[in-house]
Amino acid sequence: MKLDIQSLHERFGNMFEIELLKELFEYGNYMEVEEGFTLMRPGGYIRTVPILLSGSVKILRADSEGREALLYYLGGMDSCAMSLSCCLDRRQSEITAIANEKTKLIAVPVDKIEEWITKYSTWRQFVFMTYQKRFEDLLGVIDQIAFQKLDDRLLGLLNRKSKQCGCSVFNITHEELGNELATSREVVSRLLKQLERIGKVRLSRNKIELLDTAKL
Amino acid sequence: MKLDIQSLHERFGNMFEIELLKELFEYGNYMEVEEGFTLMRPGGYIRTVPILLSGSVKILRADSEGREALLYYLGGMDSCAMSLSCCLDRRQSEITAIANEKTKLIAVPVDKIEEWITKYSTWRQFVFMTYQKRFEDLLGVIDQIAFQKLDDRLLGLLNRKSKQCGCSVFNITHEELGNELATSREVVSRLLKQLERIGKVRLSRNKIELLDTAKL
DNA sequence: TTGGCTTTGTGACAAATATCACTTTATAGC
DNA sequence: GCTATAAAGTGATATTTGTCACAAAGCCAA
Repeated sequence: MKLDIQSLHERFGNMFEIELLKELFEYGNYMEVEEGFTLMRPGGYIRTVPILLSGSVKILRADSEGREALLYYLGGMDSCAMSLSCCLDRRQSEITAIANEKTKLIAVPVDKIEEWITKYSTWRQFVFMTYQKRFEDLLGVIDQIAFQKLDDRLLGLLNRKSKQCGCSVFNITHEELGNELATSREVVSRLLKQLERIGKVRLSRNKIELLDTAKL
Repeated sequence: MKLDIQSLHERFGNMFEIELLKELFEYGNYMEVEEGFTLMRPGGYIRTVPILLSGSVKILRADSEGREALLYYLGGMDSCAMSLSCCLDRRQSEITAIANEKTKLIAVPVDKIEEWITKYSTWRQFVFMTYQKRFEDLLGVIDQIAFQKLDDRLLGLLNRKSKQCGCSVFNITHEELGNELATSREVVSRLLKQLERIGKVRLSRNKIELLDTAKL
């Protein structure tokens, strides 16, 4: 499948000027990836910055022992400040990026990123906005892990997921949740059971239903 | 005391062009603050972004119950991405900024920040660099609190302080360290005692000496 | 030197989280 | 319907961190 400039225009028309759209179309690399596809691994060099067209991507931080922690989701027309930051510095990736669902995106090469920053004020805006959004996300993560207990963090994560996908039922294992919260599967299982007992979720294999969404 | 453009030039001459320096001089508000001075409180509106000339400032995140966690230090010619972010969005501050020592800085008003971004490419560079630096700092904080245990975090904090001030002796109370690590005074006292027992620090009232600095 | 204040030390617990070693349950594929 | 495998449940126990209550030590100021 190929991208056409018409749909680019529909998506970004009131955000980017037509010249920028043309350049995006010309130099950006259109990709479609399936759920679970790994877009980025720590240590890999980054030469492009992704801009999402549809779907979502989760960005995780990993430590040296293989534990992980969720940083944020990309969705909508988001882009990733980590890649930006790494790109502009020509540094290696320090994060993992995994497609959360079937996702369409444009990969923009580094040199264009920089070129466009001086050339298009709307692009500059976009880059700033990206940094700000991600900055806030990271602050949110810090709030969570510094000040909240695991059960609240777990509930918070489920709520975020719910917002992210617009539904209240997820197909996800306790193992995976454990990863995103940088804890173990058993702990997640136990906490989920607690949450089920007090009526916040309903559990079944590979599936968690978030009740009580009113309290968002 | 007043700032003169000559010293501005000495400090930022190979970073900013002369026109920008003139504007900095004209519109920036020069300040000298003493150790402990609170530059910013959560909830306060931010209309200026600080650029440090000398000294250092620590940036803390606070939760609703008054607990705090250290985010990063500003020093050198640093600026604060939080203020940037808040400023450009006209949002309220979500952090605390406290002078770590006698500190000289220029407070730049919001509208100039934005104006200069389109006007001076060196300023743009500076703003980007600031975002990137702080972004990395936040990632570092996340690594620490997500993956490390308190004793390592404490040691890490002492090491950072050591780098920050260029010396290995600090005048600081356990209480304050507790704040920066978002834990209690007792816990810090105990961990410090442990560290003393294994020869990593030497303790006395209001003072901590970091030994073993070779292992940085 | 004598209080009075701040800082630090510490015992005794409580709570939260991590880890290990299993068992049980669900489900997909034969 | 079986069976292999992934996923989830759970008891026992260890470790880490938090809390409370109070004692001891250092320091300043009258």
